[in-house]
Amino acid sequence: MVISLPSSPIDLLHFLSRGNKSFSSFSCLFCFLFMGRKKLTMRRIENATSRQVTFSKRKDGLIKKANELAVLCDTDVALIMFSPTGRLTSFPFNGRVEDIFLRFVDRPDELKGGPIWNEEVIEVCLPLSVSVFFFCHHACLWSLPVSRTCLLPYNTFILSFQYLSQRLKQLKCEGEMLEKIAKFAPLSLSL
Amino acid sequence: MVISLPSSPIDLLHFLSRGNKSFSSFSCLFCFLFMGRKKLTMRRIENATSRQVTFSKRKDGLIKKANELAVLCDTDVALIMFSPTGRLTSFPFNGRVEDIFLRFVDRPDELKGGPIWNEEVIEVCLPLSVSVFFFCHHACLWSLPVSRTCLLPYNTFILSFQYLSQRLKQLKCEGEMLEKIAKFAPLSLSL
DNA sequence: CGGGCTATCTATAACTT
DNA sequence: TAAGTTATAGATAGCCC
Repeated sequence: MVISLPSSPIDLLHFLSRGNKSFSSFSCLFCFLFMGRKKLTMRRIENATSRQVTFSKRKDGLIKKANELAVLCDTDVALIMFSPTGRLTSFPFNGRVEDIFLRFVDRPDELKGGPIWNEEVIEVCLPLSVSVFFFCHHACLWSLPVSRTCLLPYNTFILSFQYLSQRLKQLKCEGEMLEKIAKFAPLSLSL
Repeated sequence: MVISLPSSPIDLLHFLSRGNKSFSSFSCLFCFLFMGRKKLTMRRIENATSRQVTFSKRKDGLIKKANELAVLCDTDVALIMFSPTGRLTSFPFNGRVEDIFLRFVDRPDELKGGPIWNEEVIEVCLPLSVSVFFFCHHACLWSLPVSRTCLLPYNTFILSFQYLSQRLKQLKCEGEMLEKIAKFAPLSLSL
């Protein structure tokens, strides 16, 4: 077959995109160029090695994207990931995850489950000045005297609560203890 | 110019990639096809509208990526984002962010800043069974009796600490108070 | 097993409506 | 102005070493 060939890439493009029969149109060529290596189905990768490799690559990609979002849009983004083997990676890397998470838990509309105490409980606890934790869902707790979400695992909460109930009556030397605590506290409070 | 044109896309590709002078090689054509619309420089987008639009799109992309990572690699991934206008988006959407964050703060190697109390403080506080918070950085606190990171803002911490120091001596009716607290606690603890 | 390659797939900036 | 389109930039699966 001998035909007149366009003399520039632009002309070639026009030539192809006009749907020349020889190539069954530009889109055919395009399809050919972009025939897929393989598209992953969106489910757990069964092969452990592949899973780890994919995690490693995609983790980096995700961090890059998160960083770009934060920079371009001047926003707060936090990212926490656990590898298939349980290793932790977070973004940002310098500890600001806590700050951003704090903003997260600090949102009233994000306090899931609603309030689980009432006026009377607050009245009891506030003068007591003891931090009392209330369990909600599997890890999310509210604490008093602050109406704020705290995070403790269920076991720890139970332990704390039992401590509180079993030992509170032994508190006869609080003043002395407080002085000791204050000595180690990283703040110069006028106790 | 009249030349012999390849009769299939594959042949065309070979023809072009062999570096035919007329097109100054396949890569030239490729360059032409992929000439950039525009590449963003990685810094804050100054136009507020563009910034918001970009946030919106990239936020969705990031969530998609995070979800893919979680599904493909069977892992825990949490994501917290604040839009330029301060609106919150998180992933996963159902509250498991807290769980994953708990795993994050629960890692000893992630407790930044190092321990700020010693054996004596623990000895003092444990029998006291009061949750004592230690401030570190601007929002990250350690608490006792659990060696675990808790999150409270600075002001709240100061308030709690002052309460603790000023009022602890008034705790004469702990038993009664505890009973009241227990009555409202969402757990059936044998106090 | 981490780093590089590249064919291919995916996300998205600019544009359109 | 939000949703859809397209051209392009960017991410990554499979492979090699």
